[in-house]
Amino acid sequence: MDRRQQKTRNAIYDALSELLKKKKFEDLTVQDIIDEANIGRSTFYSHFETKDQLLEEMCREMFEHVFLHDLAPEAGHDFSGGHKVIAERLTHVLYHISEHKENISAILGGESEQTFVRFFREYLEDAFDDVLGHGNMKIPKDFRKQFIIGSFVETVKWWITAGLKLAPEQVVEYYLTLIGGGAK
Amino acid sequence: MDRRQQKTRNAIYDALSELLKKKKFEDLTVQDIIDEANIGRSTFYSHFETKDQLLEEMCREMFEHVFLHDLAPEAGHDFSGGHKVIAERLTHVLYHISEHKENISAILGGESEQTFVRFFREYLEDAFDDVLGHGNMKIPKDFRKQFIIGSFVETVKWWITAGLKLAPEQVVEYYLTLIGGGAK
DNA sequence: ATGATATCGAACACGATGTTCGATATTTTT
DNA sequence: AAAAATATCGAACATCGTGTTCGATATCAT
Repeated sequence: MDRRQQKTRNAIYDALSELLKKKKFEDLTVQDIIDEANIGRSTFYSHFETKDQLLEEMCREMFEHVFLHDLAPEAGHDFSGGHKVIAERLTHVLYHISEHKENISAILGGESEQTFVRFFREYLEDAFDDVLGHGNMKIPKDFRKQFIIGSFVETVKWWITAGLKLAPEQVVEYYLTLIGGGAK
Repeated sequence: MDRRQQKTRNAIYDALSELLKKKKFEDLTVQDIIDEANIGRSTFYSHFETKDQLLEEMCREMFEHVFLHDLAPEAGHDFSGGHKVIAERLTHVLYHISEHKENISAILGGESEQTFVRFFREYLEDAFDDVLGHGNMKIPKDFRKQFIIGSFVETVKWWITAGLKLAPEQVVEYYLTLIGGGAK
């Protein structure tokens, strides 16, 4: 990739990151980003079709980083073993997420939260796949899935919004405790 | 209230309801609503400041209807008693919600979902207040609260998106089962 | 060195928003 | 029934953000 493109891309990402400290994403204009990034107008549009696409790509990059090494479930685990693996995996995810806390905190609370959550759920689906087999079979699988994933997203939102004061291990324990009764 | 205002207001609500069958809320323009409602442009703006305010007021009206008669918890209940009351109350809520399924289905899935959910949570806070005292005290109350409410919202979203095929009693049972382990 | 490609940025067309205001219609009050 | 109050109408307008275009300029790859 051309160095110029790489520079521009970084400038845009940095600008967005910086601006998110002051304003909600939905209140930013493309012009704001252009000015902060110090690039030409048409340059921005040669990289991203819209402001929202920029946000999506930023989210995708974040989650690709967060989930990169934590997806593959270890084979041959029974019920309790699987349970432990899941705890470790979720803890990993939280640790990675905390590395992006600046951006994520800024995104949560506003309307762009929806974009963030959409990606988060998408990536979580894989991570939870192997836990679902063990559930309460009287309850529809797609409901259990939505419940488990949705609850985890809620948990993370709470954790981040409250300022990431708890240790990831603690948060995961809370989560597994509350979810433990019916979903395991 | 002046009859003319009442008429206009209804025309706007009906127009929105009608248009939501064809388009997502965020894709509607004020002009669309004006045309469908067959009113003058300035008339719309004399009733609502923005399109979003219209959606908010519509949500408020819906939830005021949904929650109107189901809020007051019956006094003097112990643990299990309180649990039963909550089930009945939630079932009630679901029945009321299904009366608005047309509009709600249209709102869910798009960006306007966030507005809907925000109101829903707000109204649910009161409904869940008396259940929270019984929870696992090792887990922060605000987390348990967000978890319980968030899970119920997820449940309702799942129920509606899947086409309201299950009976409200059934849905509540599923919900209480999944949540039962840690939150009761 | 040279051809390819990225950036610049002013200018433009477009669409939606929200306001204004005088004319008209309807309702409420007396 | 007349008068006063108030709501609606709708064309016109100012504003703002978007996304595109294009020729000039700068940077990169080979």
